[in-house]
Amino acid sequence: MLSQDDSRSAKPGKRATINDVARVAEVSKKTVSRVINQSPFVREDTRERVQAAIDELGFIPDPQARGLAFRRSFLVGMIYDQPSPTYVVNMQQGILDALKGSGLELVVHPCSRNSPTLLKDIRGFVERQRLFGVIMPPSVSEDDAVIELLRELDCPYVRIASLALDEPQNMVVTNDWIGAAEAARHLADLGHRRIALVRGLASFRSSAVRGQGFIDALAERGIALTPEYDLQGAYTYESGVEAGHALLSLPQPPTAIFTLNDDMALGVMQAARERGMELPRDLSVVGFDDLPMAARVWPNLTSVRLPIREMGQMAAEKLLAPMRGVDPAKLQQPEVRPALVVRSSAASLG
Amino acid sequence: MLSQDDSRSAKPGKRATINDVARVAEVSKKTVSRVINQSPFVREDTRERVQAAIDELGFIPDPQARGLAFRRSFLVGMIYDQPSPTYVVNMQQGILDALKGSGLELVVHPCSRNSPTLLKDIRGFVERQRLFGVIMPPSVSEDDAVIELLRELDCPYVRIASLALDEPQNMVVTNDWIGAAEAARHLADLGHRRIALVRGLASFRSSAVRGQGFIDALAERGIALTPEYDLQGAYTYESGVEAGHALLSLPQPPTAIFTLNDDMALGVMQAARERGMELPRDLSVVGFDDLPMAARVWPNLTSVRLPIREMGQMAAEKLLAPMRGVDPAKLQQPEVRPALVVRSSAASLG
DNA sequence: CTGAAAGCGCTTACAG
DNA sequence: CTGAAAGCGCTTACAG
Repeated sequence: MLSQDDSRSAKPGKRATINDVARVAEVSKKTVSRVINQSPFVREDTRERVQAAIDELGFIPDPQARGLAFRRSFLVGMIYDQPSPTYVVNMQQGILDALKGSGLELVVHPCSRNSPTLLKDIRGFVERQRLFGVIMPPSVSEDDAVIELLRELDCPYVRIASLALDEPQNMVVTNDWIGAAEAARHLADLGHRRIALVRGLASFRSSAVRGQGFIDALAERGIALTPEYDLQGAYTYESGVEAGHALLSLPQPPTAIFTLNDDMALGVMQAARERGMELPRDLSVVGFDDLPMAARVWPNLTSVRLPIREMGQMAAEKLLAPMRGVDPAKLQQPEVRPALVVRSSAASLG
Repeated sequence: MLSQDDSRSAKPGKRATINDVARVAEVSKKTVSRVINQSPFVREDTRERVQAAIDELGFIPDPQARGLAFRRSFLVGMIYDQPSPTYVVNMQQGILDALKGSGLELVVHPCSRNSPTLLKDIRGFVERQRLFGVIMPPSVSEDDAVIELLRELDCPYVRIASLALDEPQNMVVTNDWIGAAEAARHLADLGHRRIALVRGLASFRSSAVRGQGFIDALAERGIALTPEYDLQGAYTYESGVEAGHALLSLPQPPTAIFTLNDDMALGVMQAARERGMELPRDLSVVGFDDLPMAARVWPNLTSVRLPIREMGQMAAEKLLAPMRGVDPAKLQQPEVRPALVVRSSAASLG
């Protein structure tokens, strides 16, 4: 009988459980549970004894068992429809930075906003996994139906977007307009006056926000953006090529073009090349995103960088705040500051 | 008393459990469990009755409860040290393609092979989550210590690599040499004879495999790769710039350069530009990876494309095979066929 | 082919 | 501040 107990305390090859810890620390498993969950109702010396047992046994609470009892898993979902791999991977990295040491894991869930099963898919994902929370970058972060669903499912979420669409505890606001304004000032400072804008998809809020930041900053320098210099693109390379040709075939073509992402900037550069122009001599181009290729194309592309990784980290920290006993609305987080990365694709005028 | 039972059968707002299904189908929960797990030991009419109850109640088995009882979760881990975001995201997408409908989810776990805590981190991740399995692209897929650890932890895994490093059920082999050979033939067909090679990091098996495919195909055309045309790069843009300058300052510079990834190809193009060369007139360049930017730079980069998404899908299917009652070693899967995407960065000689 | 009992490793709700 | 009991929603091991 006794030998059976002894063998149980050894448990070769098997992970220690809360029962093992309780036995070694000579407390009930409930007390061990209190220590794990950082309950304040544990006497200091008891806590220390339990902690010592935890350390000795190398005990790690089983997230599945905890999740089952809590009726909530230790999984954070990232739901995204972002087409840019760089954006997605950097944001994943940032979320993982914040999750490190918390015991939470990141489950990825790409989606398509125009899929007829979008809501059904997300519901299945969130409900089945009883997610701890969800983080969404644009544009799915801007989808009212998705947000409504998450509220109905009682699933905590953080939205990343260029506008404050929600309460502070559910938002990371990216201030894209600051970056667009910097781009405008940069081009104006280089002496350009005939400056054009190529917008992204109108269904993305970032397109309006970035566009407005650009227009406002130009206006500060006394430059008005005329309608023929204000084109609608689609955030794709192809739409950049098209917009580039449209702008460069104008009777009075612009000397500089700002596109609301890098893919379109490269499209504009392609169009200029197809027309026999030399860059940046004949045309200055500035993009937005600072993709890795911005530093690799010729001429190197001047572009606005958003701190994507930090944005992911900030979002995850908002999600974790309640668990850490912090009010997420009062969480001190740095402002998201876009920055212009100046390279050689925009040059001074003549 | 009865009314209490009735209210239980309704359970407004709460998810149906296996008990609800058992009650409605008038069987034991064990029989429901057998149906969920596709046990053959269920009479056909019983199965149908249970299935009808499952459908009626919208019952979805709780993965956490199943995982706890199974001592294995329903999470697939992707462990990677791949620096290319496009590669990572495409592979994630492919894994998710295969996981769809299986009830498994994808948990991402970037790592660094030269981190001193690499093995500890992976052990913690796999052990704590009791992962269903793990998928690894290069170069972590080539790490013997990691594989040994996964075996010790009894965690199923699939390795993606350019060489058969493991048993077939644990491998997706990517045949990179085929793509490199195609690049060689393409350049030879364009009339080039002075053709140089810029390799990647020697610690990546792909570098040797791709290099050999290139050399062999050149040899078939009667072209020998001389040592001064065979340079070691590091898979980075900067190393491409450096190799480009080294090759182009040779007394007898090459007329074409094949680099073992796209980042280095763009580096070589940058070097050529810095030397005042015009592309592709003065130099042909071919890359490997077919990153999105390959189609966006000027001139558009000819590059070898690996079906990354399909590779991820194939890997996940190997992991799922046992669950589906298939022998993973005998799983019929298509060969991974790299393909050369011909654009305008490689042109015919003179 | 089917089921009653015990258990996976935790937490909640209730006592004290 | 601490604990014994019951339960989270499933499966295993054992019967029959």
